[in-house]
Amino acid sequence: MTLLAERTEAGTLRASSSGDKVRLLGWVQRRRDHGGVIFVDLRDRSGIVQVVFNPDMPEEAFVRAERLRTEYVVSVSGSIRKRPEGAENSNIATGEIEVVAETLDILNGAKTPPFYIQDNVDVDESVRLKYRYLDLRRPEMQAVFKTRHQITQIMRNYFDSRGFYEIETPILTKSTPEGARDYLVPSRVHPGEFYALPQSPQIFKQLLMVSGMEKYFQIARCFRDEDLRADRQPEFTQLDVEMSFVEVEDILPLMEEMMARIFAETTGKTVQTPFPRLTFNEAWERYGSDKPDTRFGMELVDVADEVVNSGFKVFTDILAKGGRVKGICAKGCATMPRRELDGLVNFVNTYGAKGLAYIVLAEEGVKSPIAKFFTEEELSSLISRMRGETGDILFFVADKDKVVGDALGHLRLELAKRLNLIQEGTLNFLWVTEFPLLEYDEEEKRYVAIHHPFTSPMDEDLPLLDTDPGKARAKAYDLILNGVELGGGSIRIHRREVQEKMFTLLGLSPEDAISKFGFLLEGFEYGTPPHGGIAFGLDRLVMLVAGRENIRDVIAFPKTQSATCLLTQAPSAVVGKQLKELSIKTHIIAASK
RNA sequence: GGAGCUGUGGUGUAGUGGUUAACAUGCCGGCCUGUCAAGCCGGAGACCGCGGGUUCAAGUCCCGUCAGCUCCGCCA
Repeated sequence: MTLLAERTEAGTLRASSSGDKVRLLGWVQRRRDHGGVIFVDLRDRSGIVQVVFNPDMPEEAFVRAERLRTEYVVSVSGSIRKRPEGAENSNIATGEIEVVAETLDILNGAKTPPFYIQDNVDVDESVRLKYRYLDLRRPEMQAVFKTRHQITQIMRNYFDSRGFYEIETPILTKSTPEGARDYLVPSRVHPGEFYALPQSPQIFKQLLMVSGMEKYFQIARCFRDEDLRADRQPEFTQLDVEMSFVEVEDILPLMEEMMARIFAETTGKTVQTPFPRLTFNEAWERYGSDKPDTRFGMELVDVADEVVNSGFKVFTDILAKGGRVKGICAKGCATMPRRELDGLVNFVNTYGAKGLAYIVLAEEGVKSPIAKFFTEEELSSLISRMRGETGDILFFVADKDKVVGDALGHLRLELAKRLNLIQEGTLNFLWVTEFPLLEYDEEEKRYVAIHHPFTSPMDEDLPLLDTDPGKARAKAYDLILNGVELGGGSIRIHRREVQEKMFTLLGLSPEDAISKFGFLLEGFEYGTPPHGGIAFGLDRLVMLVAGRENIRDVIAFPKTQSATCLLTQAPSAVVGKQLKELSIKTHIIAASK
């Protein structure tokens, strides 16, 4: 029998198997040498068990046990026995028993690791990333990747049982305009030409609908060469789905059930379906966000009609110029120190707000730098509109619509964090629907697609494309969980004349459209079914299921914020021969100061 | 492209401009037969991220730079 064939997992051992002979394979978590008896905590993927080495065992094995050090890889045979009375350890699952060693083989030694292989390790993340293989040995990291595996398995089973095909699409593909910056791969065979890594399988999955695959999914790697954030990596994974002959009402329930299943089978939590829905417009007005966190209130309140006739010129001027004045009511914040208030002013500055007005409803009366601009009646009317009570602070931002929403939306989240308003464990799913189709880009002096250029307008808004394209809404939807955008999708355009109109609006001439998307447009002419789909950020989903705050924690070998890999030192220079084969000469243009 | 925070033995931290840079843990050696963060004794281990500057004197002050993190811009 092979070692592996006779092996028992350490973490599974219980008192019920006392007396059994076992073979353990794993790593030395810790050694406690009492001179006579030696205790070794042996760790494998399943957990930890205490192994006892006694001087009365064969001398050869005991001598080896004295040589053991942290992270040595060992094979131990022995028998399970209940621990002596009083020596049980309730902190570990196997704490009622121990394994009395009979033989010990050191399969491999190990250098002392730079940090403890245990949970909640207090070590700089860059050290963890450099020694990622050790970091991943830690039980909490093992648990994350078990969860990640379970989630993808559930997805595969779910779609398989509903008749979806899992189909792979190219990694080496064509650079297309619109969207994020592409990662490029030089072609050796075609000097001076480049492949692009896919930002998503978008075009291919639509072509698969033209191909008559009808139901497709893929757990697909995507690449975007943009700056990183705590929830953004340059390469990430999407659950990508596309279906033919669908409408919005086919897709959303399908995804709701999948989410419910994922949470039920991984965390045991029940997810209520169907999920609530908000239109984009409502989300923006009430939460200042297209991905509102609905786990707490503190909604934005439009106070334009309360202040429009006041003597406060800052507000009235902005309203006269077509801007907005909105506020939020922070419950119980009246005792917030002045310094913290000033900090919040700086906070909203980040989002373009030039100021943050506030009214403190203190026990001793209203305190506010702006109160003097309002009459007694105006002030009390404003306070009651905001549902302000003694002990609260009212915050106001006046600016362009975009700035007001951004600033107050983020302030709302920041205050919720500081005031601890979010109950742990809550799962608030939310669909945001009826996104605008287009957005006018001041810099490029043209419309750009909010979702992507293949998103279908809502039927009733089709005429708007000719009259007021910025007002047209799309058959697009995003799934939000606890204020995190998990994914989004749309029903696609499948009629050529609509697609052409869309390209025109995006400033693409018919010639441009053909040179950039010709293969797709041509494909669409051969009998394209109505189709639509959705894509989810798998990494973000795993983050939320596993309760992690950082996307790097759910990716086995992630990149740093500057898109490097501390483990492999990628990216790196290559030898001249490689460049020559690619017909590439590098010429580093110094960053301008 | 911009803003902020951090950088001191392997790891985590302390360190009014002034001796030999301190503590914990880990590591090495010794003692020790019921520990589980074992214990006790001893030892090794740092040119304070890097480069300038100010000063009689810099881990400490100034400038620059690099790295990590968080955020803005960016991310259909």
